[in-house]
Amino acid sequence: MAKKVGRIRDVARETGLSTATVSRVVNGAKNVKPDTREKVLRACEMLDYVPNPAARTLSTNQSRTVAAIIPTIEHSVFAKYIAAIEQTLGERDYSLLLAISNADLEQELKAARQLLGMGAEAFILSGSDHSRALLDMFDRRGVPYVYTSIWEQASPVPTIGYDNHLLAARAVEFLASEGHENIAIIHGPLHDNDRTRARRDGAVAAGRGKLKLDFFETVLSVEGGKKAVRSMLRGGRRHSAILCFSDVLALGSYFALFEAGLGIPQDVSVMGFDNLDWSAHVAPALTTIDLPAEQMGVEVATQLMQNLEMAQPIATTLLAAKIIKRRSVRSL
Amino acid sequence: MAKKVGRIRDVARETGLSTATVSRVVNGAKNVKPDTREKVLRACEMLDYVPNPAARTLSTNQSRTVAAIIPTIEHSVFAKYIAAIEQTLGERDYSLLLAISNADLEQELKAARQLLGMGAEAFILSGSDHSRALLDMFDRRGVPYVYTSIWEQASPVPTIGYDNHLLAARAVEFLASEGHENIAIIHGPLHDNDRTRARRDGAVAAGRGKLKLDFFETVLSVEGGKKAVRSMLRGGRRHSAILCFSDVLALGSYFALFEAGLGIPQDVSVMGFDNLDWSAHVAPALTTIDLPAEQMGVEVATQLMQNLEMAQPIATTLLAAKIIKRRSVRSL
DNA sequence: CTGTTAGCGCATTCAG
DNA sequence: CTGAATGCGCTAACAG
Repeated sequence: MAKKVGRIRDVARETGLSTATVSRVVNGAKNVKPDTREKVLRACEMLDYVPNPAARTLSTNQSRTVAAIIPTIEHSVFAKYIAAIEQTLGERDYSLLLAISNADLEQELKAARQLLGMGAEAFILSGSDHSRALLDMFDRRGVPYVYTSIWEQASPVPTIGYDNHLLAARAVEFLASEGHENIAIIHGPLHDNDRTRARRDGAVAAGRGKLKLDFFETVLSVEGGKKAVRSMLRGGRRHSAILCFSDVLALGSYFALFEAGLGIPQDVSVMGFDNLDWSAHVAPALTTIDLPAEQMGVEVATQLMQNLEMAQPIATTLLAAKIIKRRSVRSL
Repeated sequence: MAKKVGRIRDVARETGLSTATVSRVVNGAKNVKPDTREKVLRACEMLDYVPNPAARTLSTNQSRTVAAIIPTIEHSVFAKYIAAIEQTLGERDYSLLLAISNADLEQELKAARQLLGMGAEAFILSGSDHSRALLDMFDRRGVPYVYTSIWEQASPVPTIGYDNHLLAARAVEFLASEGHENIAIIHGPLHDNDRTRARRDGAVAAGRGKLKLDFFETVLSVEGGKKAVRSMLRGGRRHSAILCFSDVLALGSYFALFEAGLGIPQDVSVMGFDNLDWSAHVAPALTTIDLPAEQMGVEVATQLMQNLEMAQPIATTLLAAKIIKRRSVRSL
């Protein structure tokens, strides 16, 4: 129910100029006499004039809006990532349209349809697991999109993220290099998350033939981590280290271990994934893999804007992630 | 760089009808012959037609977009809240435009300007601390807005949330009823957060004349909580309980206490605020105040949509929040 | 440097 | 029940 607000023609009338000139001033065209510009600007101020976005979009066919569909916004590395996207877009006057899919392909499709209907010009998706219908829709319309949180050299769709397979393998190798040969790996649901699957595969590959790896699938939460460790412990104290595919799970592991009277890392080593802001501050400080969430947000937003404005192709880019060694893992 | 996609007139031509009729069908007007409707729908499908949002907005003056500006999205109760808003809006085909202000009035104003420029029809703000310029802008344009996470009966602007003052007082009273007379209160920055200030005031009011309350201001993070407890402990073991104005701070307190070799709740009781999803799963389980984040999101989204569509005034509403008693507080 | 003129794609009168 | 005509507010040629 927006009130009537100054329009371009009001400014034109007020200044005795044409709407074209006002438009030029407002859009920063340089071919305007300084005096004129001044006058227009003053009138805009006075009339509280702000260009109507719909009219502008209709006329230019550009909405300066990017959509991101994420599986969840809760307790995770996504928050930082989204914040980075929003800030980066904002710097160049783009806006972020956000939707949450709950890792459900149907919901994702529905959300995308709606966001497209809101004028989103480009899409940021998570992982590579999406419905054919969704991609077809984007392709038919020529809407650019990127997969994030993953890195797939060979993907036909550009990916901006890290190599989950490799990172998990590195984590396992690191643990092995510290003398751990019997490792419990705790992770979230596999069926709806290709990143988790890639990590598991990477771990398996790294351990093959050398290590004894046991996998525990659980809900991606502190509670889930706790339960997984409890069930691990029920199986006997066979593991010298626990690798969690999320710091959140690692936190749950900490508490399960505390409750069981086991010391970290004296009795069991624990390693995480994410490097959430608190992971350096739990006791003992958590050894984890630092995922470049923020950098990923900046990168994806930047590339999308460049694609939109200069038709520059989106480049698949691998972001560095490294192991942060802290105190929760000990050498055997 | 969206590809040319079917327009209303293409559908009209295809079906041999007028654009007006197509528009009627697409918008679900009932005065259309079933046969005609069928034919149009088929053509829409075939031509992959989706109404151009900008044109529609320009014509109807409604964008079906609501904006939310939040101070931060990280580690907090905000994630759940945002998710609830998004889902609720989505159910009625509204979209969420999100911006992050970093609790900075200038950034907030800039973001609002931009969101308004993107066509946001209503605004969701956090707390009651906003720049005059921002509110003037909304008022001049007749854009509805709500303050959330707070409840102020007397506020001229509608508020939807909980009573921070009262809740903090309740928390202090609860601790007192368990025999605690010497309480440390840990909270985030006061200068940029009116909700924190309200909680502090509530605590002070509840403790006046009866209790010994010491306040520790710190950064709102696990690390902040840790540091606050460390400085509290440096002052001698005077406090029997710690009240944190956020579960995140409570988690930091846990670790600081663990490191100091102090048991919870044997040596010190700890109470939080938020009831984040993990707070039931730390050890010992955290006694805290359950803030209705999700309900708040649903409520604010619903009311805003009703205001937009039926000019229904936004009602200030108080959401219930209650103390969740778990194991981190003991009776003296 | 500035004004005139066309649309952008759709919803909506008003006729019929 | 359907169509023709109009305008939403702005930008983009094209003149001048």
